[in-house]
Amino acid sequence: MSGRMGAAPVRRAALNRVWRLPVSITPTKDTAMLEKTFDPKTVEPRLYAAWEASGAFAPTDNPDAEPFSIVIPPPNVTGSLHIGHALNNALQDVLIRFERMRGKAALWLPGTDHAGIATQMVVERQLAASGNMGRRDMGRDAFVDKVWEWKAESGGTIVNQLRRLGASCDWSRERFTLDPGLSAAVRKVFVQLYKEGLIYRDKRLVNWDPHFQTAISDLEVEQKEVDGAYWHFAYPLEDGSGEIVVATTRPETMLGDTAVAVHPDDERYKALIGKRVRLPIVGRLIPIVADEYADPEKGSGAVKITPAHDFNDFQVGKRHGLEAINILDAYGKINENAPTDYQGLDRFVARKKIIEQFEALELLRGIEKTRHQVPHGDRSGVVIEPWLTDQWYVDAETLAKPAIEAVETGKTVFSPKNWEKTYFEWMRNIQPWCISRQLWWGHRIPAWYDAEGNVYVEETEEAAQAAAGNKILTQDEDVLDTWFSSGLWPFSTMGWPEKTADLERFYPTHTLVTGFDIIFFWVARMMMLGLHFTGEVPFERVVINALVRDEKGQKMSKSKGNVIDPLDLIDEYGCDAMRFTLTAMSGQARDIKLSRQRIEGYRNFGTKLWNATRFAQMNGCVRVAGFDPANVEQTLSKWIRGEAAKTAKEVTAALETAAFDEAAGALYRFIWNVFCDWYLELAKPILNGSDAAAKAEVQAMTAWVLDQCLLMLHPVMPFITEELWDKTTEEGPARDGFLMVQDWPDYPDSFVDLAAEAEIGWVVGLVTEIRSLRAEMNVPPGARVPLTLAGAGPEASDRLARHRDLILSLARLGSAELGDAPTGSVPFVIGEATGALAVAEFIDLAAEKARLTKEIAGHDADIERVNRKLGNPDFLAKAKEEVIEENRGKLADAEAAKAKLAAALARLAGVS
RNA sequence: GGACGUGUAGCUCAGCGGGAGAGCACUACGUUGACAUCGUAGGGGUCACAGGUUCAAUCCCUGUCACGUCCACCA
Repeated sequence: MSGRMGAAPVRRAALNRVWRLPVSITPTKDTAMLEKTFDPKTVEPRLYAAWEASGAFAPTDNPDAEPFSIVIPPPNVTGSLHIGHALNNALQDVLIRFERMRGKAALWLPGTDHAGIATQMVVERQLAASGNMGRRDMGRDAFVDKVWEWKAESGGTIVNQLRRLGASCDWSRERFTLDPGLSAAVRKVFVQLYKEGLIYRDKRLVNWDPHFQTAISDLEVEQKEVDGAYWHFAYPLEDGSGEIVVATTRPETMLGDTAVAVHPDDERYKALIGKRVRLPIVGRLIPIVADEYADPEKGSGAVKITPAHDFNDFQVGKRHGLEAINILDAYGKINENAPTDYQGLDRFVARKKIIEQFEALELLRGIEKTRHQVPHGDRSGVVIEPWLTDQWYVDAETLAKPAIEAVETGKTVFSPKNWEKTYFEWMRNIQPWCISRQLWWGHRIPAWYDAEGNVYVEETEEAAQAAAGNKILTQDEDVLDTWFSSGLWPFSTMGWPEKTADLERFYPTHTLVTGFDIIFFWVARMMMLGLHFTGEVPFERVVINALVRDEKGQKMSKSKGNVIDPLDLIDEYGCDAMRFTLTAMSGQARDIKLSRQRIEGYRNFGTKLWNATRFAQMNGCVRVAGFDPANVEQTLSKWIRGEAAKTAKEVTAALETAAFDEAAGALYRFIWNVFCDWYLELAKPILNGSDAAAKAEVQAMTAWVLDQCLLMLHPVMPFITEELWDKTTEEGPARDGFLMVQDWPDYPDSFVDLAAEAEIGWVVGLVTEIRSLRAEMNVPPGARVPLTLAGAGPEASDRLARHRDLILSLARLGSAELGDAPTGSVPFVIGEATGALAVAEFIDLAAEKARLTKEIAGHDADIERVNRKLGNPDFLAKAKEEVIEENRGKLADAEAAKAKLAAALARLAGVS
């Protein structure tokens, strides 16, 4: 937290606030005043506990309520919250709170994943660190017990961290992938797919992780670029007539070579096809075969074939009926199929030795350094071996077809839609999914073998026994890929295969919020399995959220040390500030570059709202029973009512389409730039004024608008809004429970009053214009400058009269009257009128001339550009009528403004 | 090799056919009170480059360059 990022910007101490109007500070009643600042540390836990205890997280039991459901992407049960979780869950909570307030039966179903390989890895590491015996020594049952212990110990962490995020999950429905119900679902799915022929056992090359001694799926393999080399080896021909040179990046695999392949059309080698070479070191005679896999352009054009240790070679081997000689054991050591002096050597040690021996034999024909991609296990980080074993596979291609179609026909849509391409790309080229893992932590495969090796796939051992005719059976040792069970998550969590009320009501779920990195791992599998087993898509919409990076755009990782812990951020800035930041920055699937500065800014936003509420409280802006914003008299009231209504519409539309950043932006602008910057400032004179009726209305209106702010902001900033809701409950009519269960604002269009909008817009425009002139002309802030308005129509005259006091105070004017500009005044254009500030004694004449000249030049440029456009016959003939009209209007405006300024400049010239 | 995406103000990004925007940063100013966790204003941009379509291009099309991500492959 040290360093520049966290430090508050150094600001010059200033003693006054010139544009802010003083207001009375006497509270109307002697009730407790809002504390000076919001204290998230005490408020957050208190409110969360209160919400949870009230049962507000569960979906309403109102049978008429439309269901809206989300299942959480289950985090690793023993993991802890990182910033990606914070984003993902903040967005889900925004949606759930929004829909709950809209009266839907909103269910956010939480839970955790057993995360097979990740969790087993952690426990194994703990065992090693504490000097205990390894898992193989302690045995399966004891080891699995250890993992359960670890789960019991750490399993609450992530769930409690989700609570700290303010996640309004229905904890009564919390699930874990190894729960009995979910495990039963897994067995049922496995057995059914097996019986349908969609799960099968096969012996083929798999991605083998020698560190964990398990197979992993293609998706769990990461290609990493590393330094390597091509070693060119000469294999002598059997007949002594010469040699053939092959190149390899993996010299040790030559121990398992069973052929050399050349291209059938390669003239250099045509004569050698069918001959044999004697494999050095091993002494085996192996054939030279013709296969199109050999690329004459590459290396020597001849390639060694190791069917047991290379995916391509495996295919070549099949085509030529070659033997697949496995030379590695499960740990990546050379096995008994190799010459004795290699047996037991680690694969990398063996590599060195092979090279040395080739050199000694004078068969090394060259070394070519290169960088190349090498497969690594995404968890273990070690080099993956293609290895020949028996594994269980899912026929993904068959399951993918309906899953592709469901997205094509829009039953499930992705947001942003582009991700559908990624989804299709993978689904259309899908490979068999290897689902067995040689681990102990997970769902054990429901397959049993008899002594003859016959397999019985049933949901229980009893059923398998029955099927086998009471033979002695042993269960398959393997467990299932974690993603197999998480692929069932949307329906297994709701009680499937039982026909439960939840399943009936909340499945298919409405929205899935997740990261693009698990579209293949998880989303695709849920689509396939959901459609196959329920006949329905598991979710109607998939919202893909961004990836959170550090402020430099780097992916966060422990090794880089740039990880930002969301809990630190919550401690430092409060949960709401972090949530607002993540929401505001979650543009359509872009990366989020998170900086503390940004969070600080949004923390300030919360403080702004807090202070606005204090202001309201100090000025007797108390909610009034029966107050109806539809029936207000003051222009100011009508205007802010319309602004609130427009904002509600904007925020609603944004949240409906998961445009979180737009929702946050609309809220920020309304609360800060409209409500605080203008409305409250404009209200001050009325609150301080003598018109009791107007004052009473504005007080009630202010309290009402504040309520609307709290309602609309609640989904994004739940804590501060709930706290303010509570604090403002002390006065005025009683409230009906928590903010989180109030109705979402939905106003009639009639709340927008165009006349009020125009009028306040005019006042705001006038004040802004004067402020900017004063700043530009360096008029001292304290100077009470007189304003004259010439050429004002009846409407403008009227507005000036009506809002004179307001304009005087907000623009720090001495007077504001209709009339001609006095000599030496500074002119500006406001609508049809010309305003003039009598600042003669303050202004620098030359500076003012320069300003006018610059402004006139600006208008000239506009006039010229628009004239050119309007003088173009093609434009007049082809452009839309409204565009032409718009340009004519622009031209007229610019010319009028220029004329006024030119006249002023002439007058000024006359003065000097 | 394939796919997707991104190049707009110092930084982070919005806009996406008809007058270049926001937040932060920066600069100037700030005679007592909701808020210094502030206010008011200001400077700053050939909208990556080159062609094309169009009456009109930051926006659409093509190409180039740069960057990012994913997938596949490389004896």
